Amino acid sequence: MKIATFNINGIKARIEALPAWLDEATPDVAILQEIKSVDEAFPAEIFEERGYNVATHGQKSFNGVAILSKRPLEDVTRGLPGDDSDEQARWIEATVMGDTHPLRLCGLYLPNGNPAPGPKYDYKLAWMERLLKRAETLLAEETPFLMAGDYNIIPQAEDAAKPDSWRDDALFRLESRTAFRKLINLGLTEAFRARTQGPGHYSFWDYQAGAWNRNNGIRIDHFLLCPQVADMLQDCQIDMEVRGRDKPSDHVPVWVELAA
DNA sequence: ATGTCTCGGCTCCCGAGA
Repeated sequence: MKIATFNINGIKARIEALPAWLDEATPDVAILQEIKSVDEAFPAEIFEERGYNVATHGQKSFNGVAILSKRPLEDVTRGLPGDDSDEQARWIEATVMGDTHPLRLCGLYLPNGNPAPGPKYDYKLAWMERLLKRAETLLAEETPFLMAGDYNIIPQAEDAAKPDSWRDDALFRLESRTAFRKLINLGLTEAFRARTQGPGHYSFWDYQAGAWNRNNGIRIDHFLLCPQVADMLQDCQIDMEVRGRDKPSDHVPVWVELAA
């Protein structure tokens, strides 16, 4: 089963580029972030006619996550547990049947957190605490799961072309990386780094300052796999060439191939 | 390089967020 994550930066703006990539990459599941659309306005038909089931959790203007799946989506839940007052649409879960086991899919758009320090950064760290608790719960339930999306975290210096310029940024400051490391230390596997070592692998290039042409990128879109799913990992790749196409998102798709 | 893109208000530009 091929599962991709892709921050599309607006479904309306990506109404041609997203289907084009789906037709070519043919993932079984696409976990999307920043749909920037309310659920009623999401153009589900475009994906349904390609054989995808569609589950969205959107809001007006900002954020918003979705799951497209060729296998039926069951037990869809929306919103990250732990704060009923949180109105930002950043989390969606659904179950798909693998060849042998059910697989719980978690799609996330982790808060950016800038400027740091400040209230937006406090919200990011609090959100990551809730994410840690959700991962602990899923591990305790022993249901195979993965968590995929835009983590807005640069895990290590090698994941940025210019790490020094990110030193005090919410995506890279020590507290952010420590919170991400806590997740890993629960026993989760970061899929890309389980397969590929070394610098120069990025999933985001800013629209500004010719970042793409200078390859001034960062790697912030990740898959975290529970132990059972880590055992099924066959491949993990970044479709970086997508960034060079017409009307691109500032992120590119990252995908895993699972023996499931 | 002060370098871009997206969304929405109620639009013929601007602020906010990234």
